[in-house]
Amino acid sequence: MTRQRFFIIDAFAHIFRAFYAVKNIDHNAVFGFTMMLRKLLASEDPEFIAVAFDTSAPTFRKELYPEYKANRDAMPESLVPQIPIIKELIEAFNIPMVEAPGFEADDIIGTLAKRAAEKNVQAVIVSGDKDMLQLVQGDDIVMFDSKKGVEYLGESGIPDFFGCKPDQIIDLLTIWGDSSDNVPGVRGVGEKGAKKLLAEYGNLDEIYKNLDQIKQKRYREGFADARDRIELTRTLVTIRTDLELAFDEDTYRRKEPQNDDLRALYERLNFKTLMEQVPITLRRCETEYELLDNEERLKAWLDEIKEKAFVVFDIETTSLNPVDAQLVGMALALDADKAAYVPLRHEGQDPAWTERAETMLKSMMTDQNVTKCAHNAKYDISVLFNKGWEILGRIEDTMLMSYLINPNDSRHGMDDLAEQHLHYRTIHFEEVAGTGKDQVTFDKVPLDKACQYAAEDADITFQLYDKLYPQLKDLELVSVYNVVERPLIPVLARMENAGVRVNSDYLTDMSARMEDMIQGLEKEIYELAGEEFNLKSTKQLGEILFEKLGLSPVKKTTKTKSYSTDQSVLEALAAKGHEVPAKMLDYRMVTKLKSTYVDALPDMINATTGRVHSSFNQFVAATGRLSSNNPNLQNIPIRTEMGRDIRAAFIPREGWVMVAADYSQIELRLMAHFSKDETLVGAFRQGEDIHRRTAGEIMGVVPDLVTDDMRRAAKSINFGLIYGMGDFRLAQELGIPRKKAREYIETYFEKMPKVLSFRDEVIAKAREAGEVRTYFGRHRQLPELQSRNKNMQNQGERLAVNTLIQGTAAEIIKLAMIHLDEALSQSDLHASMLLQVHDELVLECPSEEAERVGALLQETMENVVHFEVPLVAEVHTGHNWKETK
DNA sequence: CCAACGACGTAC
DNA sequence: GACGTACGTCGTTGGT
Repeated sequence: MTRQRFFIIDAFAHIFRAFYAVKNIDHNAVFGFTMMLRKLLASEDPEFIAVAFDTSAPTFRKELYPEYKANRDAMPESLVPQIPIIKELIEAFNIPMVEAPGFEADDIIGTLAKRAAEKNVQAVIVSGDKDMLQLVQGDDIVMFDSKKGVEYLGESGIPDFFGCKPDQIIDLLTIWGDSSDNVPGVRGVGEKGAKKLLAEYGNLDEIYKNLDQIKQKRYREGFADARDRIELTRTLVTIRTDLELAFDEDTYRRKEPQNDDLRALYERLNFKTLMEQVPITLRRCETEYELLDNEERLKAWLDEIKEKAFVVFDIETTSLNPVDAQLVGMALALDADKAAYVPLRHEGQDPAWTERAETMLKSMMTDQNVTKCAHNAKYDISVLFNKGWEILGRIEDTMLMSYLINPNDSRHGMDDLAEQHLHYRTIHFEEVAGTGKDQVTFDKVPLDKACQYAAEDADITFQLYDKLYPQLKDLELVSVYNVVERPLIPVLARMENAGVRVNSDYLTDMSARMEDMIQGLEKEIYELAGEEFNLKSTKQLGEILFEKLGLSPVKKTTKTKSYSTDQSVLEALAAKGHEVPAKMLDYRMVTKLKSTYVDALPDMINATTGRVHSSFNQFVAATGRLSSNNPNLQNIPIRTEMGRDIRAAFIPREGWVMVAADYSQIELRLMAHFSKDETLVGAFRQGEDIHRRTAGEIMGVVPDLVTDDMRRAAKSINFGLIYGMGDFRLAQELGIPRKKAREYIETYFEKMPKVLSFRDEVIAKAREAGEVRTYFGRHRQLPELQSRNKNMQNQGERLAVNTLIQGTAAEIIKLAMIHLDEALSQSDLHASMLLQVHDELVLECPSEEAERVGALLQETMENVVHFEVPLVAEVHTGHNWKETK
């Protein structure tokens, strides 16, 4: 086993180095010092450690020699306030700091090193100062330059620096003097001379004894001249090793950092990346929660809930999928650390109890006057809706709060939030239910474990509510929470529960036909390529195309720098008449449609309901859009004929029809509203074809003379506008020279100047606030605008504009959904909302209601808000989704 | 053997 | 480097 090591760090040497090395940030020396320290701790993992500081008190050297260090400049102004922070930092790292008034850090280091070596601990001096080499002693005391990393400097390395033996260093330094410390040496004797004389005579005393033998007059005179002060110089350059300092193992043993203090410090200093790397000391559950397994205790709780008109709840079930989930139990919380669990269907429970307890819980959950709070309430109420419980009263959701507070974050799960906000490690589901093959459903979990797990979740949800709601208020997000997001929860729950009917036979038939096409294409491509390969491997395809067939590569992939074979590349190659890329385009389309949709959808049909129940996620998109998964029903094909046919597989229930409506050009209309540009506003008010009108403006012709190509170009510009497209991309898209694309964009802004000034204003405001706000008050932080990287900043600018437009459009359709849900429930209609695809709502209803539902749908969508330009929703009815166009 | 990642492609 | 928001499939890679 190697010896234990004691790292002694020269504080100011590293502070100055950090100060000059790190640029462009506040607290640069603190940052640089922190990085050095972290690196050292991580890579060297020392057993003992200390940081040595100089003090401002006059040192014995100054007393002996008033000119000592008199030539030093004052500490740079911006460094001065960083020193106490660095001391705080070292304290947070739990590393002892050593000061010795009257002495310098070097003397502390010298003394501690010697003491440690005496106790058979290797002393490692962390410093770049070569003067320190006088302290080096065999393997007992070595030097370590943190800048160079792992390089140790022991006795054997010394000749490389000084060209002399270790015990000659002090005399060598004496002869040289130290100009940076204002210590005079022997005048006229330089590096070469000093080394030569020491090699010849052994040490300084011998040199003086034999002074008259020295041939060079210059040297003789120099030494004679320095004779009176040479001892003083020797004292000044000699590092002391005799301070009253002991090497005490307990004092200098490395300890765990005070991570909470470190975090607080990093937070204060805005060291974000460092902060993320500090492990949080997490609290664990210490509360014993109440098991409510008899009527009296349950009643006592329900009475208190009724009185407070508030409860946090969390249900436990047998499945993450609400359609399949059986209610196993319900946890309740009324205060921090005050939570309980009601077991309902654990194995072996009395069905009579289940019924009595459910009746009591249902009456509470359907009580209009009780506010209910849950984490991801959509799941809980979906399950309860499926049991026929009409959940009433206000519903709060801590997951929703977290999302609104930081929509850029992807982690809003309770376990994550508990760690983040409460420094608390929750019992994870896997810990009570097992993992992988061994995982059991919650009804098999023993009651005591189930109680602690479930009640803790309710408890934590309560504590998160306490923490997050005030933040929601401070950030002025309560309005968007109450008006848009919170009321949407039950709407989405109903939509997911409804699901959509899918014609499985139709897809099976389609799949077989596609398989034939794929086989044919495969064969053709193999023949053209002269060999068989995996057509689905971009790597293999790239090698075939660009190595074997010798086609010239168009571009490389971003990360792996391999040949790109994406659609645009294949199209470019196909346009030159190459057959393999042309066939590959067909192959790609058919296999994509088949594997992603045609084959996947029938597998997603729920066995119980016979329908597909996609999730509509409210917490994913940073702009406020919904997202859909399992399956994603928001990217069902429409653009190609073959793709569009897939939509015919989505059918209404027997005797019903599909009714769908989509907003026409909602994002461009928002652009018109926000910018108030007369041309854009006018065009929408007149009900003109917006792309035709734009083309007319840009190309300078009357709308009637706009060709299809001109309209296509204008359409690209209109969409690009919303995304912040540049001339490069537009040129690529339209196949025109970049210069021409640039002209188009310039003319666009000349003709519609207010669109440009709107853009500039949004960006300026976002830069000022560090975030962008949508019409209904949702925010999105834009750290990109703070970046020193120009590309990042440009991206931040695009995000600002796009988030305002896309986010507001998302809010409008969310409101339409809320209003429609309300209107339908107030009516005698039987329609249900099935899908939302960003600007489109799809419903099903009995055939005879189609007209009324369509009218209600249109009316609702068009009147969510009244803006500068009308919102237009186009309604279509059909026997399947494909027909609703 | 599986998880993470990259490339690609579908939607608005 | 150049256009925003998502999700799913497949192949590859790299660690267990």
